Amino acid sequence: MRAFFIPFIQDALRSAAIETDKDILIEKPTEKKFGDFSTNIALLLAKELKRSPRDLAAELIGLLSFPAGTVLKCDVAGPGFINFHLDSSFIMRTVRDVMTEGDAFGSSPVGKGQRAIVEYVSANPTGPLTVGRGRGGVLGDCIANLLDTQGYDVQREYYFNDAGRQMQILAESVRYRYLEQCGIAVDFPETHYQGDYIGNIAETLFIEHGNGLASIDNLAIFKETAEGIIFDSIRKTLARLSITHDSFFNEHTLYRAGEGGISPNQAVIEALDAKGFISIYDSATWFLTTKLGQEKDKVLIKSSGDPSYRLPDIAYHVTKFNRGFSLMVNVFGADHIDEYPDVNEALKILGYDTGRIRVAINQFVTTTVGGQTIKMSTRKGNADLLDDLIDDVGADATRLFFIMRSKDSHLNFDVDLAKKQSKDNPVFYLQYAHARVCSLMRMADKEVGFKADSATGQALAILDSEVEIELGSALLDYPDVIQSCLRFLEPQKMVEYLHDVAELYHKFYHECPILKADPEIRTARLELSLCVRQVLRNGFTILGISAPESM
RNA sequence: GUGCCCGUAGCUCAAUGGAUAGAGCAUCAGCCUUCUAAGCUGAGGGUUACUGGUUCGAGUCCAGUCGGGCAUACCA
Repeated sequence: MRAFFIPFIQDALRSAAIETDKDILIEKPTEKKFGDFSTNIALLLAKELKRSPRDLAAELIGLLSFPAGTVLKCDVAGPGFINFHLDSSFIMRTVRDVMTEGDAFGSSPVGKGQRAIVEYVSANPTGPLTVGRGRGGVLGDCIANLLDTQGYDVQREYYFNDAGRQMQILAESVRYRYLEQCGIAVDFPETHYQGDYIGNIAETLFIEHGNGLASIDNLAIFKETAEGIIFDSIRKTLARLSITHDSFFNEHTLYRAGEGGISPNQAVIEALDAKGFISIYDSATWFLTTKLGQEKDKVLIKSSGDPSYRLPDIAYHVTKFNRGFSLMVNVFGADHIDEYPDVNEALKILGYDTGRIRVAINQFVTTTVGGQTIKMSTRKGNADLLDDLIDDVGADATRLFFIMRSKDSHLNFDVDLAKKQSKDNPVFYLQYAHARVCSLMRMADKEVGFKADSATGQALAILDSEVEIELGSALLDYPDVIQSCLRFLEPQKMVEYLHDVAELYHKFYHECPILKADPEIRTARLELSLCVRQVLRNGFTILGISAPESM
């Protein structure tokens, strides 16, 4: 609906011979008396034009010409806002778009023909997924869903490394537990993985091989078995949250020679070297970030000859450019915050357009159980497992809790609260509104023969009560909310919005008789209910939560 | 020490530089012979951590102070 105003305001600005590159901001005023929408454009332009904002607003209003039956009146208010009062039947006529566009309501073709990659989760297969990982997983999945609606060809990718030091430690950990199974006393190092799952993997090996592996020094079978089992568990856990990936990118492929006989890692070194940003000293290969004003250079190849994580990270991003993505979204946790700037600098030096990369960093999750905060560490094995959480509170609540807070805020996941399968759980409030419409439709079919499938939305325009207009207007905000979520990479705004829609629907349901109303009104109210259901469904699809037909 | 995030109602958190800072939970008072009460209506609750600055206007931007989290690896 906001987009409706833009061309008319642009026309008025042209008529007034005003040129500006300022964004025309359309807002919903906080108070009803200020109209349905407002713009602050006169306030923004007043200074550079050296004019009084109120005069400017008045002049623009004089030049605005909206089609008949849309905007009832415009006024100047406060310091120079222009407030628009809409014809309520215009709002309700437009609500019909929800019905005609259906699942596509809120979609736009802006990303058509463009490929986007969203990288998320990207946990190395060293252990089961923790609660903390879940947040980034759900965030990434929602962002990918949002991009889907905008016509992008979206690829969901999981980047992992199964060849690093941590995997070595994992393999050793399994071996120690396996030796214990064989009845051999071992001194299990504190530095190794303590979790129960290690013992379970060892047991699997013991069942299959008996003592047969006890004297093998090669860790390969321990590593491979562990990786297989753990990756399987990670995928299963993600699947429970409806998180799936189109591709799993193994970091190790960047070490292997490709076309031209050199590895992607080596290609990065050579390209940076050609730009004068590589130096070898202290037996290591360094990225000369001090030339960029940083305090220290960064190691790309360790003195052992192995690349540090930075080098493959850079090479990995080069592959994203080479694979033809025009938009790259990286989702990761706050602990990786220092990793991105170096990658970004390297890519810039190599001539890539880093403006195509957007980074969504989510802050940590702390879990409280019984009022006690649990600190997470995969290594110590005391982490909250994502699977356990899903067992406790269900997939829908898990997803919603992860994204109902801004990614920039620390998330305090109160497991006791989320465990309550009661009205305290915010997911129920949203789903209940959906179930309520479904129930109403069943009743409407039975009582008055109303068929949801053949509803046209033509009756909507006769609705004129305050709550109906407010509800209709809220439904029309949905496309704007998607845009807002994408601008900030913040699906949390969708949760808030859907809450508002549900609240208005409950209020409408309470205030307005539907099945008992006169036939014409009844049809209109049923149609409005259908539109509410459609918007809720579309929103739930983005959030990845289910839309129950009854509760 | 330095960089990033945060500090808003009793608690958990919202709020593109806009008009009287909003929700949920908790507390209190109402509403089911009527389409799902997992709902609705109302009340109380605030010096937006603090001090300055920028401007028509600051919770939001800038500087500083205090407090919390995360990073500051030849781990990923």
